[in-house]
Amino acid sequence: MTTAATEKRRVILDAAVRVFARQGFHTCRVSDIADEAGVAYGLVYHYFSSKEQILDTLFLERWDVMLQAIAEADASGRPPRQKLYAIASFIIDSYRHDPELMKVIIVEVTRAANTFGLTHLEKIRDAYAGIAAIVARAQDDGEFRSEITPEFAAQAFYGAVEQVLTGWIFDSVTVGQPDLDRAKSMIVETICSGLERHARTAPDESD
Amino acid sequence: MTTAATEKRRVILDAAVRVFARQGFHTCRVSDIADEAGVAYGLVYHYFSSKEQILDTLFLERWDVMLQAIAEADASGRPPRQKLYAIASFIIDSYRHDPELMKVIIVEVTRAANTFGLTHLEKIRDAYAGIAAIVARAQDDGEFRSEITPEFAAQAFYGAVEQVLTGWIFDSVTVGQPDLDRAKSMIVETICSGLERHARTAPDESD
DNA sequence: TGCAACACTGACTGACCAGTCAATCGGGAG
DNA sequence: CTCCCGATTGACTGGTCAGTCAGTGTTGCA
Repeated sequence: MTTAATEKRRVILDAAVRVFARQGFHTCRVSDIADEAGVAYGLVYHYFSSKEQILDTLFLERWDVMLQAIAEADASGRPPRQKLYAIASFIIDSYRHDPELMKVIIVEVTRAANTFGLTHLEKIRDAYAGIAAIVARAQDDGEFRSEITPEFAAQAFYGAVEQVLTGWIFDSVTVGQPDLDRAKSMIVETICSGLERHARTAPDESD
Repeated sequence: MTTAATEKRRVILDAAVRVFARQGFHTCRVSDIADEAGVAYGLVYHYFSSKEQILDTLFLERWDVMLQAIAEADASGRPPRQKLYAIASFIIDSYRHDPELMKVIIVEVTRAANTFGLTHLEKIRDAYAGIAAIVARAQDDGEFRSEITPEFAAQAFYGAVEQVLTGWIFDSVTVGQPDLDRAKSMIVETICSGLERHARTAPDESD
């Protein structure tokens, strides 16, 4: 079953990631994917019913893992700041592990919601909803203040993460592990400090 | 000179906004724009050298106004929170004034940076740089803490604004003035509280 | 050894569409 | 009234490409 046969499917998917990342979904040809994968043109249509379905598959594969990561973060009994850190970590580590795939997902699906993402709007909203749920619970527990709606907080958090990734994607600078770690901290630090109740006195005040 | 003749150019641009917003840049045909504008196909090429140049024009027209708004906010001697509020206000008011144009700019240019936005990457970066400058100055003045780099702060701020707009764009719910105002406050409140030094214990200061 | 059943090939087609261009219109100057 | 030139028209062309399909290789089972 999962022999050389089915693995061709994987080869095509991986080739598609590289081609989509390099040329963009709209600009590339199906023959580019076939060439990159080293298979005949027709084989692509043996495994996938259309060019779009390839992108579809790539997105769903990864997004479902992310939804799971969000759910796990929520389920863990840890403080909200750590939950959000886990999510930021997951997304940024996904980028480190496969920047091309993340580029495709962000540029061609998440942000290209017009043409393509409308199909996946539901899934994308699920992610926001998961993050919002974490915020809502933190508010109930009195750890986050309630002036900011959970839905908005989720958008701000996810927007910040995505914007940072987008910066890396297009600035075409190679980012190292320290950059990734620093980004995680700064995202969580900024957003969570913005969401937490300000009751606690500052660590320092004098200049 | 700015008579009926040159105004046809405007008519075509306005039609293009509607068509791009409805169908997307890649999916629409030049003939769709001509039809929407009520002019002959060929006239589009009398005023513009290509389909892309139309999008180009729309983006630059608006983006330059925004860069100016950012520069003005920076130049005003007001506290950083108010500067950022002015910028968030400008962007959100732009959306209220012409949602279709903002949709086109965000979806087809800013976020579609792969295919198209690379041309405008410089301009887009200018906006981040302007916001970062405001943050940097606030840090020098001791109003914002220095743990967060200005570049990151700018990304988080702009990312939050764009994500909120994107939500409106695709949720296809009509947003009223109160929603817009609430969004402005929440963006500035979240991000600025995250950036400010935590010295103050005050639970309230303005409504 | 034979024969399904499936993997794989790549030339071909039909549709689509950006951009061209030769022809017509219209209005102002002489 | 005539000439000129820019505005305007829309049929046409050349190229592109997603998806099809008829055929060839390969595997594994009886």
